[in-house]
Amino acid sequence: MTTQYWLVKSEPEAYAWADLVRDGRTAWTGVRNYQARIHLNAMKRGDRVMFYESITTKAVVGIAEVTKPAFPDATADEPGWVAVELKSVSALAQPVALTQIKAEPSLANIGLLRQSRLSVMPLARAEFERIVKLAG
DNA sequence: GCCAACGTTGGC
DNA sequence: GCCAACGTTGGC
Repeated sequence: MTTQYWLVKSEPEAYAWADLVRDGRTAWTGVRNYQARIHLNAMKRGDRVMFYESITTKAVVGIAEVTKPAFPDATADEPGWVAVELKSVSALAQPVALTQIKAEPSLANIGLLRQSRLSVMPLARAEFERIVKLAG
């Protein structure tokens, strides 16, 4: 199975990239949106995940990896919600700001711009690589 | 702090 | 099943 690419968003006050670096691995819990859940369920071990910090940072700051596919989210009040386990892989050399992403024609279709409220979304391989390149 | 986008809820 | 009201997210 080929590696797939994803982007997850987090408010840094809730859980920042630095927290993932500190923790090494974390259960990505708290997703309560059906479309995001579909994406969580589609994640496989080894998939690459870009970590976007919203609100204050507004930039992609690091790359994580799926270390455990979807399992029940223990923080949910109702059954059916899932989490995955992520581990930090590497920080980007430079954060890639939302403004840079908006300014990049080849990224015009990424979910981050098209569906600004979605917190878990797929990325095309080319989009993933483009953002890595923008990071320098 | 404001507001647009969008998801959810509840009355009908 | 429709739609108005409301809540949340997140950029600005």
